[in-house]
Amino acid sequence: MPPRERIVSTASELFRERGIRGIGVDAIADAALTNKMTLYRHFGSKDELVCETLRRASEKAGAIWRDLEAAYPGNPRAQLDAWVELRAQCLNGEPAGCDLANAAIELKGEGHPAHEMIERHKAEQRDRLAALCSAAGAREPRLLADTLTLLLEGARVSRQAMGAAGCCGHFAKACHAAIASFA
Amino acid sequence: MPPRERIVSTASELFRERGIRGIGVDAIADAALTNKMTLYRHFGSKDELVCETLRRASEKAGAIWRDLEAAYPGNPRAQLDAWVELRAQCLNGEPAGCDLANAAIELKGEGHPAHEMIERHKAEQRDRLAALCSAAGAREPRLLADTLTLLLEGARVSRQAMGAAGCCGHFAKACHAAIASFA
DNA sequence: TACATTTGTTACCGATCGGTCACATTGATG
DNA sequence: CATCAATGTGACCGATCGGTAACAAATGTA
Repeated sequence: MPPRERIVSTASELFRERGIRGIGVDAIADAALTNKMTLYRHFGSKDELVCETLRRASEKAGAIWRDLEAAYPGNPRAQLDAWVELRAQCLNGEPAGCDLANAAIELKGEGHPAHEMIERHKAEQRDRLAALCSAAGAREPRLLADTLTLLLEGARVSRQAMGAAGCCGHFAKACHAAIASFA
Repeated sequence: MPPRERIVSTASELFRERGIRGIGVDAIADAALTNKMTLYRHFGSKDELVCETLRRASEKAGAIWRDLEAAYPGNPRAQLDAWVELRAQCLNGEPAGCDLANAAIELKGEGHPAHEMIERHKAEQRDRLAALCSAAGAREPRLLADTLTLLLEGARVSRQAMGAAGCCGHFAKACHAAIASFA
């Protein structure tokens, strides 16, 4: 694994565990079994490294739509239910929530270059979910998509603020109830 | 206004605007029209100051329940609707979201003393809302309360990640739909 | 007026931050 | 073997971080 890959994947982990502002470039380079100089030769600044980690997180999150289509081809209704289950699984497996949303909160008020990417990513996820709701025949697809988005986003932040025993445990039930009421 | 009050209110604003880790004690004391020495005489550390600002934020958030009871005494159903409207108003007026939840995200992984208070505050809000849903005669009050909590938490974080034009604009509609389906 | 408490001022501390320098070392390719 | 690009090393930079010491000024109160 080349140093560049090690740096960005290590940085992703550390940002997730300690926060972007909670970890320094020295510690990142150290944990990536390399040094600060090599880090700065690949990424001109810490901000660039942050953007790269978020870009990868966004890409990985985008894979869910391909997986859903592959699992239930041409069956948007089943894909919508699978979306809920898949997101509920992620909630348990990734207690740190959404890296993009967390970054938006952590980097507020400094015009960080990541903000544009975060906004674009969130808008894309929103649109994709709305398209899926529409294809699934929901009465008000955009309202249902936004409802599900709010539930997901709320579950991710609630897990960080209240722990696994918090209200995020009702995420899947709340989603299914919302989907049912919009059928 | 005594220096202590100025410090804590100024710190609240600055933490909200730039993030807890994004502002230093020097800048806080400066903006509060005092100095660092006075700040440290009232608060032994920055962490203590952070805890105090969050304690006040939690107190202020607790006032909503008294307001709701005062506005619609003995009418929990009306209080529930008013809760939605009041929270929707806050969404527009406070684009920085929930200080407590933001702090939980920003201070992750360092065992910060604020974490306990955050968890307690969130659990209390959740329980109060559940009690209101129960009094309003909802079929599954805890599930409805958690649904509304997820919607609110999601709307607050979405506003920071996607802006006012994001899916937080559907918060009130989503809440009313949820309440109706649990009637 | 005399006293005690609270503030303000200034300089300072060690640590860490993001970022850069010159130079040594490695590794692959011709 | 020679070359050249990529990596490693360690010292270093100015700035800022949270936090403190010593002393002066203000404030209220008896």
